[in-house]
This record gives sequence, C-alpha cells and structure tokens, in this order.
Amino acid sequence: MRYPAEHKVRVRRKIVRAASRRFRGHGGEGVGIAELMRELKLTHGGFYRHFEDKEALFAEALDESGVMARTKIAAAMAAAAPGRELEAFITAYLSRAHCANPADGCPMAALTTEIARHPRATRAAFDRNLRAGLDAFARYLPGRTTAERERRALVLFAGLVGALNLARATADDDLRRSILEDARAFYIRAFCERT
Amino acid sequence: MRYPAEHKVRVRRKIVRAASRRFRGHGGEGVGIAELMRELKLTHGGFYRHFEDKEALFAEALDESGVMARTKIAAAMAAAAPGRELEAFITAYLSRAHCANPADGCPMAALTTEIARHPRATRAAFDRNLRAGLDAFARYLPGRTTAERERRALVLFAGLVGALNLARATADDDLRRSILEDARAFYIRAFCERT
DNA sequence: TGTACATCAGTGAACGCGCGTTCACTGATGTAC
DNA sequence: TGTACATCAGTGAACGCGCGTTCACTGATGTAC
Repeated sequence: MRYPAEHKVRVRRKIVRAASRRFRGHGGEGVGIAELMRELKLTHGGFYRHFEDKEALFAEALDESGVMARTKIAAAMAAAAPGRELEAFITAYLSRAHCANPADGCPMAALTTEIARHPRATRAAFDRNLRAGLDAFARYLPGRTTAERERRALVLFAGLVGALNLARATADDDLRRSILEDARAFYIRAFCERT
Repeated sequence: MRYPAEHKVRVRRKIVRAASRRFRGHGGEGVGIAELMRELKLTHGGFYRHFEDKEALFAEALDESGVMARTKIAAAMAAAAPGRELEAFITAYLSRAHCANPADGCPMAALTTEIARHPRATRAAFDRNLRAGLDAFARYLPGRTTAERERRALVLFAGLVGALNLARATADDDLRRSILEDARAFYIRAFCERT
C-alpha cells in the first residue's frame, strides 16, 4: 500500500528514536532489528527500506541521542541561577536519576567502551556529538581562550563519564551513592570556583 | 585419556588467562567459547568440565585481570621515585600504550559500560576488584583518614577510567592525545600536590 | 472524468550463520584386588 | 607383579535459538494518458 507523502520520514524518525533509547539501554549487541520493529508495530523486513544496515542505524541513533542529551543539558543550565549553570549541569549529570536510567541519558556514557570497537564512520558520529556536547557548556568554564575552555571541558566531561559509568557498574548501592556524590563535589570545586 | 594430577588446574588457568585478555579486547559478547578454546588447541565441548557457563568464566576472568592490573600498578609505583608513586600511576594509566592495548590493560576501564548489564554475581566480582585496585594506591593520596583517602581514590580512579575510555572511543588521534595529556596534567595537579 | 499502470513502504517466509550448551563417546592412567 | 575396572579431561556431532539480511510479494495511492 502506498503511504501519504511524509509517512516514510515519520516512520524513519520513529525507528531512530526507539533505537536510540534501546541502544543506550542494552548496548549495540543487545538490540535486535526484529524486536525493535515490533515495538513500532512493524515487521523486520521493512527496516531495510530505511537503513543500509544495523550499523547505519546505530550511528544515526547516536546523533539522535546526542541531540536529546544536549537539549537536556541546555534545559538544566537554563533553569539554573545565573553563574551556577555549570554546577547545575554537573549535578544533573551525576544525579541518581541519570545513573539509574541510561536509556534516557547521555549516549557518550552509555556506549563509551563499545564505541571503540565500532567502524570508523560510527566513531566519527561519536566525535561529532562529543564536540557538540562540549560546546554546550565550555563557555561556562574558566580559561582565557576558547581552546583552553574546550580542553578543560573535555577533562571535566571525561571525569563525569567515568564517575557515572563506575556508579552504574557497581552492585553496591552505598558505593554508587558515594561515587556520584564525591565526584559531584570534587568537580564542582575544581571547575566552578570563581577564578 | 586421563591426565596427570595437576593438569586440570593448569588448563583451567590457561582458559581464564586467555579469556581475560579476549574479554577486555572484544567485550563479553565479542568472545565465543569455541574460538577461545581453539586458541588453546582444545575443543569447545571440554569447556564445561571447567566452568558452569560463559558467565562464570567472565566473572573469573574479571578477577584474573584485576590481579594482573594490580601487579602492573604496583610495578609502576615501585619504579617511581619516592613521593612520586601516585604520579607514576596516573601517568602509566593514561599512557598511550595503555590506551592502545585494552586487552592487556585495566578491566575496569575496558568493560565498564557492559558490566552494568551483567548479573549481580559478576558485578560483585567487579566491586571486589575495584576495591582491591583502590587499595593499591589510596595510601598515596592526601587525607586524614583511610576512609577519606579511599573516597578520593575512587574519584580519581573514576576520572582516569573516563578519560581512558573517551580516548579509546574517539576516532581522532589529536583528540585522543589531548584527552590523555590534559587529563594526566589535571589529575596530577589535583591529587599529587603536597598538602 | 475515467482507466491502466507504476510506485514503493511494508510483509513474512526463508537464508546462512554463529552462538552457548548438551551428550554419547574415547582412551590413557590410576586404583582395587 | 599382573589384571580388571573406574575415572574423567577432552572430543566432536548435534541441539535449539536468535540474529542480520534478502526477496518475492501485496496493495493503496499517485500519475500518465
């Protein structure tokens, strides 16, 4: 059956959105095409009318989650008192809610270790989103030049990713809380001091 | 054919050692039992004389890599000038060699994101090795009590893991170098200052 | 305006493949007598 | 000392399963005439 003009675009976006949540929640290898399509009341065969292969979807889902993540960062910062934007970002990133819900959270964190094993094109998508993410808060960091602020943003972000991922990995609730809280306090002190 | 007394123990250890490298290099789902056994000139059927299932091997491989990682940490620190042990550890952990060779490196870093999706027993093995790893360098950190030093060790370690993993994920050599170097400088300044 | 045809998103059976796991079997060695 | 038997690490065929991907087909709608 032929579908209305914009139908294909809408379905494609729905696939990407659903995939971006699933990939973050279960990892690239933990998500199957058939089950993903079933969630959208479609069958697996149609998938290949939209994407070259699973890897292409993965890369596109990375972009999609990147956009969503940046929207959340922006929202957290917009809601913060002036001068405390960075603190708000750090607090939100290392929150228990973010820790408990990888599927709705930062793709950089949820997929860090497996990205290294993906093909170059996918890792390029990762880089693209990493840089865009850094741009979202680099201007709130101390530093005389943009380059200097961006380098600090990268160090800070790497620290946040590491803390979030260790907190997610541990089976010990106390340890998890400790990682999140101590890291939050540490990075706020290290990067949010008025200089 | 029946084998000499200690034969089984030796084979088992060989499996665990080979698995620990492979898991770090390719992730849990990237390693197959049959191929692993083939590397040791064995067939896949015999695997189940040694382990309950793949998950049990994974957990044991985690312990094995933990021991190896701690040996390397200890060696790096022992080779350092007195008072600069922690700096030596940070430098070795964020070295390009460690970044380029996950299979020979820290299991905490190589497997962080997928550990969160493993069963509780496996995550307990992760915790065990995390704590043991922290013990290896916590005493070199500033802090009045052991507990305080251990909490700082955890924050530092999380930062190192995050930086190493981002460096491994990026496809951009310059970005990779930048992450490793900037993070190294940052953490040395933050944790190795004489207090 | 009416008719014939082209389009193409979606369907679902089928493909080949690799996986983790099971199991009947092998056969050299240790042990019981 | 010699013989019969038990042991059990390792073998390799076979299992069921789920995966990514392909493909002949469907059928409602757009388009050409």
